[in-house]
Amino acid sequence: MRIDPSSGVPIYLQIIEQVKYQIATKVLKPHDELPSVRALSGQYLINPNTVVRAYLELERDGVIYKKRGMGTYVAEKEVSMSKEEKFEIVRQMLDKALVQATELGLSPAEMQRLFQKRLDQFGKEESEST
Amino acid sequence: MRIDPSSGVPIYLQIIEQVKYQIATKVLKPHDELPSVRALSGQYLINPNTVVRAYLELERDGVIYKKRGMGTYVAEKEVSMSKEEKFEIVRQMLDKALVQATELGLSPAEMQRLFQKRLDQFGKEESEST
DNA sequence: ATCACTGTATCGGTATATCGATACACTAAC
DNA sequence: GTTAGTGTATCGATATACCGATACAGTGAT
Repeated sequence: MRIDPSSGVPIYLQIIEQVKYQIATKVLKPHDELPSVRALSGQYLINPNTVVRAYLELERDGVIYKKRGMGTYVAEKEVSMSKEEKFEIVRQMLDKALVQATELGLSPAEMQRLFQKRLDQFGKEESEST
Repeated sequence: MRIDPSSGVPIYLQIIEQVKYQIATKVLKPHDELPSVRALSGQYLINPNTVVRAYLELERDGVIYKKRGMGTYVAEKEVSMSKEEKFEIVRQMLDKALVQATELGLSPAEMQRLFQKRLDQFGKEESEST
């Protein structure tokens, strides 16, 4: 995990994004154990509370689950939401990216290529580190 | 323009997004005039300062330009940034959307379709209202 | 019971985000 | 120069975002 307290982005958000990213790219799989609150806070010299906050939000989102005294684990995700609702969420995020891309003067073809490249990264198991 | 002060998202951000979106989708073209500070603040019963703030950020980004006593206009965008830097920005935003989509359990094929649909919207002139 | 590890709860401090009230200054038309 | 429209500047109130110090509580091995 890469956390940079001086990056401007809130630390707890960085943790959340990292975890989500690792799950999405299959680096972390359901029921895998996450670093403990103290382990993370110690490793990056941040406050335990900050880690707690990140884990709390992730739990609220159903991304992870916790067992007191035991540890924190990756959840087996199943979202209770209609397909249409899911689409709407992703649609908005894609739009944001497209607005930005247009603003930067990228051509539709370039956007297309970029998207394709990233999508491929998500499809395959990223076990390049294994 | 659709502004909702009670939506949770900061008003000035909504304004910024709306303007950017309208430019990206060609509803607003370079040198078009934007609503005046008072017009916007009056229409949605928000503080002039809030509009000012939005316009200020848009100007900083080079999206619009202002003439004192005259009005506010859409800029002729040219971004001084390398292709690689531009790609990196968009890449990160696409990744965010893809992480979210994966989290929601969407299949790569679905992501693909969704993206294609949105990209098409940006390509063509959205003069459906004209 | 003790230990060493988990997550939890409560408190507080500081910065900043967000929005508003109000007065100022420029520009063009008359 | 007055008017009616632009954007500008200054000040302040309030909420909350973010992070930290510290003590509490559950779990399993010894």
